[in-house]
Formats: sequence, C-alpha cells, structure tokens
Amino acid sequence: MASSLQPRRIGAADSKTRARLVDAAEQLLLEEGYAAVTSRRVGARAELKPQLVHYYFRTMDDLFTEVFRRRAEENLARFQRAMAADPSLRTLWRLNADPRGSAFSIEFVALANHRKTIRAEIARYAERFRAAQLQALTAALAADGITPDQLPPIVGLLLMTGLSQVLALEDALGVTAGHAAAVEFVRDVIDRLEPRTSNLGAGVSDRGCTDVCGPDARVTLPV
Amino acid sequence: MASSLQPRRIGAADSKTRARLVDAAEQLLLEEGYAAVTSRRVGARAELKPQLVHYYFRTMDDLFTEVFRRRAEENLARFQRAMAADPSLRTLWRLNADPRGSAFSIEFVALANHRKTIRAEIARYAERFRAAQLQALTAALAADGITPDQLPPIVGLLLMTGLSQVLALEDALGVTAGHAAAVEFVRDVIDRLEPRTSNLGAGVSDRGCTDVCGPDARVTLPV
DNA sequence: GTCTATACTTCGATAGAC
DNA sequence: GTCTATCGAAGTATAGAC
Repeated sequence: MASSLQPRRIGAADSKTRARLVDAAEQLLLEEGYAAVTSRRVGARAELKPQLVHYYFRTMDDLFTEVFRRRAEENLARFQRAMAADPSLRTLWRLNADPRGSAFSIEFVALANHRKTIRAEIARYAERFRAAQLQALTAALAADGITPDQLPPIVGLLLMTGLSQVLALEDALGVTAGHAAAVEFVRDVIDRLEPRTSNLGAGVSDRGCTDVCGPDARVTLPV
Repeated sequence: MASSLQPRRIGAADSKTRARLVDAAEQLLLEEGYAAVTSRRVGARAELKPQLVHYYFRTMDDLFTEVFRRRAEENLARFQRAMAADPSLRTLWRLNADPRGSAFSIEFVALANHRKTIRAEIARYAERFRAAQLQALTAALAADGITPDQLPPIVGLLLMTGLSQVLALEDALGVTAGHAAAVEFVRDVIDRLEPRTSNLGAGVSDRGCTDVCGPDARVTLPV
C-alpha cells in the first residue's frame, strides 16, 4: 500500500537480530502455518519486542519473502553440490524424494494463492530450480542410455516431482497406502539403469538421504 | 477447548441460512485463502450478521469441516458417476487432470498441517477417494492388458495423481514449462492402450473434461 | 538499534432480549 | 432464528524518546 515513499527507517540486512526474526518466523510457519506468523508471535518466539519486526521489515509480506528466499537459495545450493558430487539418477531421486520441507512448500503455495508478491517470488525460484533439475536429469538419462524418444527428460522430471510431492503430502496427512510399493518401483527402475556395483560413484550414492541432502529441511517447490 | 458440555444453542443442519454461510466461507477460502475465512467476513459475504456463524457452528473449525465435507462428498459422487458411465483409463485421467479445485485442496492441506480436526477429516476422505480410484484404475489397466507385474495399479495411481497435482499447482503459479509435453506423453500412452475408434465408450470418452467432470470445482486431494 | 506508548482494526465467542 | 451489545485478546503499523 504505502510503497511509494519510504518514511520509515529500516534496519540493516546483515543484522543478527534480523536473522533471529527470520528464524523465528520460519519456525512458526512450519509448526503452525502461515496464519501463525504474526509480528507479535514472531517477536515472542525470537524473544524480542514485536516492534522490531516492523523495524526490519516494512510489512509482514516482506518478512515472508525473506523467509522463503533464504531457504530457497540454500536448497538450490545444496542441490548443485549434491549433483556435482554424484550426477546420477539415484542422487536426483534421493534429493527429490526427501520429504523434509514439504510442509514449508505447502504453506508458501497456499500463501501464493492470494498474495501476488509471494507468488512472484516463488515462481521465480521454481523456474530456476526446475531448470537446474532438468539439466541434471537430461544428463543422467543420457548417461543411462535413455533417449528423449523413450522418455523426454521434462516428462520424467514432472513425473518424479509429482510422485515425490504426493508421497510427502500424503505422509503429512497420515495416508501412506501404496507408498512403499511406489518407492520400491522407482528403486527397481533406477537399479536396473544404474547397477549399484558398477556405479562409479558407488561410495557416494549408497549413502542415505541425510548424508546426500544435508541436515536441514528442503524446499521442494513447486507444490 | 470448551467441548465437554454444550451450553450454547446450535442451529439446524438443514437451515437455508446455514447453507448460505457455508457458501460464503467456501468463496472466501478460494478467493483469499483460509486466513480470510473469519466469522465477520463470512457473515458479510453472506449478507448476514456474523453472530449467526457462531449460532450454526460452534467453532470456526466446525465451519471449515463442513465446507470441506460438502465438496468432498460431491466430488466423490461425481467420480463414481463418471467412472460408471465410462470405466476407461481415459476417463480416469481426465477426471484426475482437471485442474479445478486444486486451490481448494491446497488451502485445506495447509490447514491440515496444523489443525488436527481438519487433518482427520481430510485423511478420512483421501482414503475413501484413493480406494475408489484404485479400484477403477485396477479394472481399467486389466482391461487394457497391463499386468500388475508391468505396473502395479497403486504405483500408476500415485504417478498419475502426482503428475496432475504438479501440473495444477505450477499452473496456479504461472509456471507451465513442459506441461504440454507431459500431457501429450500421457495422451499418447492412453491412445496406444485405448485406441479412440475401437473404444466402446467412444462417444463418451471423446467429450471434453467439462462434460465428463461436471461444472463445479473438484477436490483433488490429496494435495 | 531498541525501547515505550499507542492508534486503530479485527478476531472468536458469548449473553440475553425479541 | 435473529437481533443488539459486548468482552478480552490479538492483529498491523507508527511516532518518538533513549
């Protein structure tokens, strides 16, 4: 609304207090949903005065945007690191199938449904992430002898993304029927394409997801 | 909280006023997200006093539950009707790929993330819908000569559900890269399994999605 | 950079008259 | 079944002192 001339002071972007507020907002978002991210509650969670939220962020949307951006950049960097270390289909699937962060994504997509600032931010990131994934999958499929004729990489990517999203979301609801079968199915396909023994990155790709993905929650947008 | 003894009067379930309130709540949910569904705004949208919300619904969660339940039952009934009329893979895909109602689903899944009453309601419905879909897909795949050995029906269902969800969600974000290719890919697969000319329900299955699915928004849970 | 103080709005929910 | 009246809590945001 009042975005034309900025009459109010705004705190420095590298402030430690600011980072604490973003941390608190993220926690609240994950634990109780976006409706729980209010200036008062964020302040309380960070053990700071709620007015500081307005000192560092002009509006609550600015805070939401910052929360999203921080996780998104981190997630993209982690993706690049993991794929550089072992550019295999197996690693790609493991990164994608990691259910952490799906709650995060859901909240932001719900927010995006009716706040255009957030939507633009998410869309921008989704496209970057999608491009990175597509490049990785295209290379991995080619290495495994799958031609675009058999399976266009973009289709495989949408299938893979969709499957992992559904698994994560249903899991959050407590509905898990058929999940094991689906995971097994994918693993069989990958095992056939990339036998574990002859894989040059065997030592790497046999590691569990926590090792591959890192300790933090992921952003698995879009969804 | 105060659910032990009910000291307050609650209006009849078949009241016309009550239905208007549910309508208003659903509109607000779709247009502005669950955070916009407040007793005051629902009342205003329905052109009724906000206190009537509390007369017909003990809590706001009760209202949310009613909004969800109504759409869910309607959606399940529509699914059963469509599959009874033409139990083909094509109809199943068309029903699943209909993007209407994905905003609805997103809001409720976000709500479910932190309100256990809502989560239980959604989970119950998701399982019913999943079972109905699985039965239909199992029959359709068998009719098309696909054995569970080649593709377990539950895996196919999760893949199909996931793909259509991703398409719908990305669409809402304005990210549509590769969508056409994915849709074409699925159509090719279905065309190969169910040639349009020899299909006994050809007249039916050639209709557009609006005809098959009905005019209203769908619930495409889970997601 | 952080504080106190505060303006103003909206929220869920209830009591009790009609 | 619907109304008026109202409670207490919580929301965003700003001004200005320190």
